[in-house]
Amino acid sequence: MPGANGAPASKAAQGSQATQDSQAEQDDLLLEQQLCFALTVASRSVVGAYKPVLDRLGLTHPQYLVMLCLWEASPRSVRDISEALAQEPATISPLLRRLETAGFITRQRMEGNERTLEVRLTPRGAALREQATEVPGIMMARLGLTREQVRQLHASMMDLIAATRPRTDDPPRR
Amino acid sequence: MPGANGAPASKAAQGSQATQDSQAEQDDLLLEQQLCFALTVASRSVVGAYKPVLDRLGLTHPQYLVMLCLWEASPRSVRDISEALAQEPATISPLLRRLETAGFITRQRMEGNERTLEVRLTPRGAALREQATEVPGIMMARLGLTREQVRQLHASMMDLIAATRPRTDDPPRR
DNA sequence: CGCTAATCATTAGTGCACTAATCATTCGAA
DNA sequence: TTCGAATGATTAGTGCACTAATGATTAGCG
Repeated sequence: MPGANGAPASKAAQGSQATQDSQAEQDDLLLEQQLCFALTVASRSVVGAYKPVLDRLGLTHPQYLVMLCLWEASPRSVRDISEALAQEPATISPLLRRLETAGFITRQRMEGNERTLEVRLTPRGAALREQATEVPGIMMARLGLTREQVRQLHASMMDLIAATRPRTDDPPRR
Repeated sequence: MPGANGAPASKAAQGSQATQDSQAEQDDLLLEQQLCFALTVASRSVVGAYKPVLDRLGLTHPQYLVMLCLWEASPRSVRDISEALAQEPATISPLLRRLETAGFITRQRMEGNERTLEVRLTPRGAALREQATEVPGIMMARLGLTREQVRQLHASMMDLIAATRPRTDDPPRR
């Protein structure tokens, strides 16, 4: 457990009225209470916990997410996948190349529109879904979470994601 | 509104209703309800929201975390920092090299123990803290979160991190 | 003592994730 | 119909994060 050390070293709150708030602001830079820090550590930790499980499928975690994506709909474009995963096409592109090398997908240009790439499950990629059905249950058990707790945390994360979206008074793109 | 839910571990409604659970398991592979997915997106989104703010300080987000670390205690070893940030020394090493190039820290071997590196704030690095004090407030406002919501979410993340730690019946390393 | 084992940091190599630039194709308006 | 703009994917370049291997130094035991 990192950071059981730092002594907060309370500073004298300035003579103003809101002693409580001043104190809180005083500590705003303490590493141990940064939400962004807890969030990144949680993300890395949870993804790390998936690793031994996904290793058995021959997938990394980002690759697993792409496969989830394709198990829901099979011929999909790069842009489609990138939007579903909230990532740049430039991130997805090399990832798909590795999944093709692994034999889980094929990549070919769409006939009638040569700009678009059709990403399609191979039989082997489709079959992998059978093994993958176990994953969520294994992970819930490994993390000691109930389905309800997962639902709650998921909702919190979605709220947080929504909070990071640009304000609605911005240029209405599209 | 964004964090109005982050309720702590609510009780597990252990439903013995097979129909309910079967349906739930049926949907376990839906991308849109994966906690790990929401978590990684939330992490990337929040870190991304910091970018314009940290750009003004000349820091990336991981570099910001290192600086938070050093503002709490100035001569620290690489291992010390890596444990505080829950990251590998191999990740911290090149990061520190960039912070040195930027002029925020110095790196020199400890006298009396040449294995250990002393990472120390430069005056410029120490002075940067003044500008950084604004960051948490700006980010809370930008995300539309109250101090209490931040505290709740932080607690949820810490619980999740704790859940990923190996069982206590494992070999007592160290 | 002296040599082995442990500790600390770095480098090498892989994979993600982003921005910016590039290339090909297709759309659309003059 | 033709040419410029838009679209779709990839490549280049930077930075993070991990594991494994390496090198350097110290600790500690026989």
